[in-house]
Amino acid sequence: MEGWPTTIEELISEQKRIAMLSVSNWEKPSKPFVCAAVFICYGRQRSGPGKKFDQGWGAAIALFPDGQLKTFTISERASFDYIPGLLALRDGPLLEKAVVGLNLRPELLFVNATSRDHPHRAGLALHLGYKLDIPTVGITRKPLIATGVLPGKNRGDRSELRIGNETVAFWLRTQENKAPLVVHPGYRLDWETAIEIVLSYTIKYRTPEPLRLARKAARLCRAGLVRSALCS
DNA sequence: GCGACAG
DNA sequence: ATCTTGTCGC
Repeated sequence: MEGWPTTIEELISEQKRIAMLSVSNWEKPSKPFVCAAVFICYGRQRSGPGKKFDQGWGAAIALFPDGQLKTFTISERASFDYIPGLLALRDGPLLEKAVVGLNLRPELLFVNATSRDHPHRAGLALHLGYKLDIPTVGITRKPLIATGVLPGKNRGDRSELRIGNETVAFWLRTQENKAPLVVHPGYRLDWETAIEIVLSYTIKYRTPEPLRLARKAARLCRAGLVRSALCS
């Protein structure tokens, strides 16, 4: 997509700018709304950190209130190595293309990345939300640089993740007896809303339903069971 | 200096 | 992100 930084210096400069923006908080609609998620996966043969030119498969899915789904998938080679803190260089363009490919504007978007838990307080979940002008919630398996104690064992138990004195994300137990995940309030999201939303989409599984489905679609695309780019 | 480091 | 191996629970 257009407008993504292509050098480390450009990205860091953009991250610092985005981190300082002040925007209004998103208000969760009282009625059911269209929620989306986007996910990217890479080839299965190589181990170690991702490298430039790795083939990537992305999927965006929209979940409608009536349960209907819309999916868009796309495949492309990575234009950058994976470097912690600079994930946007590697995944940003493809993720944006996948969401744009849906050809609709979801109320909310789940992204597999951090937000304020970032060296410049602007991880990819925040960055992508800003670029698309869609409220985002970031979900990761572990924090990037923030630290905090683990939450209790019951569904809904949470604990703060901080960088210094600043709370930037939360551990959240979405399912009893399963590992907690990290909830990152993203673009226009306050922390109460982010946690409420995540709990509402994790009734059955640990991972929020839209993100689960996007991950499944991306892997199906990789397996060649779906042609790219394709909308269904 | 050394290890850690979203995906 | 992906890999490996083993273990636990439905």
